[in-house]
Amino acid sequence: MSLTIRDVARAAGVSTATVSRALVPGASPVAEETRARVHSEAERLGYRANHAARSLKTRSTKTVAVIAPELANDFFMALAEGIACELDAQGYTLLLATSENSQEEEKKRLFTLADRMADGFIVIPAGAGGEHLESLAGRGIPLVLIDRLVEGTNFDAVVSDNEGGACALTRALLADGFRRIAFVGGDSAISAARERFSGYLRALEEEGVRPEPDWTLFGGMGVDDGYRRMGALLAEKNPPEALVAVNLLVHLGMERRLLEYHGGGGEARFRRGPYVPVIAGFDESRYTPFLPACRYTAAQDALGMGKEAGRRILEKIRRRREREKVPGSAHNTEERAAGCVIRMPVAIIHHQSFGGNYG
Amino acid sequence: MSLTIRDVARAAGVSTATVSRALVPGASPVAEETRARVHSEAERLGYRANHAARSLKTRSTKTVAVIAPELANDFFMALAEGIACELDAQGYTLLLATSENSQEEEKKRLFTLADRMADGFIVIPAGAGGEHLESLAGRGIPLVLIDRLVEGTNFDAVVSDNEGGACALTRALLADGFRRIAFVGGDSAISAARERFSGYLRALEEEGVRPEPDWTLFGGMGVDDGYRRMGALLAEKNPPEALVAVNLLVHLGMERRLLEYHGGGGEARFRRGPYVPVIAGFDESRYTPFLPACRYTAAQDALGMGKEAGRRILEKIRRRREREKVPGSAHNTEERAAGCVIRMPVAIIHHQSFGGNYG
DNA sequence: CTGTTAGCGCCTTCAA
DNA sequence: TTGAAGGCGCTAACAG
Repeated sequence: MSLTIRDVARAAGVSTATVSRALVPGASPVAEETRARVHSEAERLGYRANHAARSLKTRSTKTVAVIAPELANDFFMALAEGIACELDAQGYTLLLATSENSQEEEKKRLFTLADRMADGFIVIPAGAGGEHLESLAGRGIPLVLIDRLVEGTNFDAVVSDNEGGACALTRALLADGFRRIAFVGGDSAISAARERFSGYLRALEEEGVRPEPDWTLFGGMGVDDGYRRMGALLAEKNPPEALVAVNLLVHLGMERRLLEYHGGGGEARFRRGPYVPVIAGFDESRYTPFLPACRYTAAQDALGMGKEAGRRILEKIRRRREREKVPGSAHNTEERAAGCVIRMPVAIIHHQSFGGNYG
Repeated sequence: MSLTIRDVARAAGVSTATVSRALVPGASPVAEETRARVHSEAERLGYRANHAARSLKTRSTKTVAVIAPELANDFFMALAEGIACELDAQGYTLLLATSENSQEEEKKRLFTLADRMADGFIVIPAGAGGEHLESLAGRGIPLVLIDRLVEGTNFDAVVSDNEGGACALTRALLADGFRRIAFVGGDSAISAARERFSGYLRALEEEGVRPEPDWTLFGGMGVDDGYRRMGALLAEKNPPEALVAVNLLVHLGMERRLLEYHGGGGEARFRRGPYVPVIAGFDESRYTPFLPACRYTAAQDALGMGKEAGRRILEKIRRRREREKVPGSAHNTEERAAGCVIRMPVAIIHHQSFGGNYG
C-alpha cells in the first residue's frame, strides 16, 4: 500500500541504507548531492516514514505522555499548553491522557503508554501513592511530576510555591483587619493542598491568631466540596469573616452557595444579607473578576511551569539516550540524583473592581 | 532488555505463535489449558507486548487522534472527555493534540499523527479550509468532524443545533420585550458562528425586527473580541438593549468591558449606570451564573456530542477493517456515503438568580 | 489446536 | 561515502 524507503531508494538510484541516512538529520555522513537527490525524490513521491517501524528499531517514539487528573480543567490544560510549547520546539509530540482523578486509572494509563514507548512522562499525580511511578522510574523511564509531589518519593518536580502563596493570601486578609479566617477545601493526599494549608497556618501564627478547629478541616477539591463546606460554615452561629479557598473549584462552590444564601434576587442582596464574607483563593482565571466574594487570588504561572517541566523531561530523555550509548555503563548507573524540586512563585492579585468592595 | 514473546513462549513451553494467539482476545482458537498457562507465565514474568512491533505488523495502533484548536477551553475538553469515555470502553487510546487555532498547525499535526498511524481522527476544525482533511480521507483514513463543519466538504460530523439554539436565545429576548438586539462576535470561517448568526436573524425576522447594520458584524471568537465589540457598542449614541454572544469567550469579554464601564466601585454601579444591557449567550458553564449581565444561555451537550463522535469514529474504523479484509473490494469501494451530520439539541437556561434581575 | 516460517519498514553494523 | 545483510518483536498464512 504505502510507500517505503525502498521505493525512494529505487527512485533515487541508491540503497535503502543511504536513504535512511539521508533522511535522518543526525545520521552518518552522506554526500550533499546524494542527500539532495534523496530528499527531492522522497518529496516527489510523497514518502512518509513509518513511525512504528522506526520505533521498533530505535526504541524511541519522540513522544512525551502527560497524565492529568482531568481534561476539563483550565489550570491543568494551561500546564499542558506550556509543555506542548516546549515539546513542539524540539520535534516531540505531546500525548495527553487523563487519570480521571483515580490512582487506579493513572496506573493503567501509565503502563499502557509505557508499552507504547512514550519516551518520557509528565504526571500530575491523582493521589498519594507512588508505587506505579517508582516502577516506571525503575525501568529507567524519565519522569517528572508537575503541580503536585508524591510523599515518600524523590522525583524531579515543578510545583508552585503553595506554602508561600497561601501565606501571602492569608496575610493580605489579616492586613485588612480580619481575624476570624477559615481555610476551605483540601485533600491530605494532595501535596499542594497540604502546603497551602500550612501556609495559611503560618500566617495566622505570625499574628498570634488561632483558628476555630472546625475551620481547618479538609473537605475535598471539587466544586461540590466548596459548596458543602460553605453551607456548613453558614450554619454556624458565628461564622468566619474571611475565607481562604484551596483552589478555584472549591472557591466556585463557595460562591455558588453564598449566591443561594443571599436569595438570588437582585444584586442588593449583598448588602442586605446578614453575612458577607470575603474570599481569598488559589488560582486566578478569566472568571475570578466576576466572583462576588473574591478579593484576592494567588495566580500560578501555569504556562511557565509547563515549559519548565517540558525542558526537564527533554533533558532527562537526552541524558538517558547518552547513557545508553555507552555500553560500559551498567543499569545501576541509572540516574539516581536526588529529585530536584523547582518551586515557581505565585502572584497575589487584588480584585478591587468587583467583589472586593461590598464588604 | 525487555521481555519478548519468545521468553513467554519458552517459559510456557509453546511456540511464539501460540503465545500471540493466546494473548490477543479475538484471535484463532487456543486450547483453554494452553491459554491459561500462557497467561499465567506472561503475568509471572511481567510480560508487556511491544506496541510498535504489533503496529508494524497489524497496521493499527488502537488510537484515535483528536485535534482541538486549543486545550485550555472547557467546551473542547468536555468534548474530549466524552470521546475518551467511549474510546476507553472499546480499548482505544485517545491522542489529544492542539492546532493552536491555526490551519497550518492543524495540517501539520494531522499528518504527523497519520504517520504515527492513528486509526482515526476526530477534528474540531480551526478554519474554513478542508484540503488537508480531504487528503486524509482520500487515503481512506476514518475522520469525523465535531462542533464545526467545513464548507465544501462532506464529512461525517456531530454538531449542535446552533441555528435553533441562537434562534431560541433571541426569541427569549424578544419575548422579554426587547427589540433592539445586537449579535456580538463570530467568524465567517467557522460554521457554528455562521449558523448562530442566522438563527439570530431568523428570530428577528419572525417578529419583523430589523437590526442596525453595525450590530451584525462578526468580530472574532475570543475574549478580546468580545471586549472590543462591547466597547464599540458602548460608544454608540443609542446602544442595543440586549445582546446575543456567539460563545462564552466573547460573552466574557463583553462582561468584562461592562464591568469597567460601570466603574468597578461597589455593586450599586449596576443600577447607577446609564446603560444596563442583558446578554444571552452560547455555552453554559460553571461560571455563567456569576456573569452579571447574563440572562440566558444555550447549553450544549458536550459530553453527549463527544460520545456520539467517539461511537461514529469507532464504527468507521471497524467498517474499514472489514472492507480491507476482502481482497476483492478495490480501493474505490472506499466508503463514499454522503457525510452524515448529527445535530444535537441545545437547552436554553434562564439565569434568574443573578444577572437576570437587575435590568 | 499448534508449530514453522516469512516478513511488516526501518536502522545499523560491517565491508567495500 | 555507500551497499549488503541482519534483525527489532510481533502476527498471519500455511502446514501438520
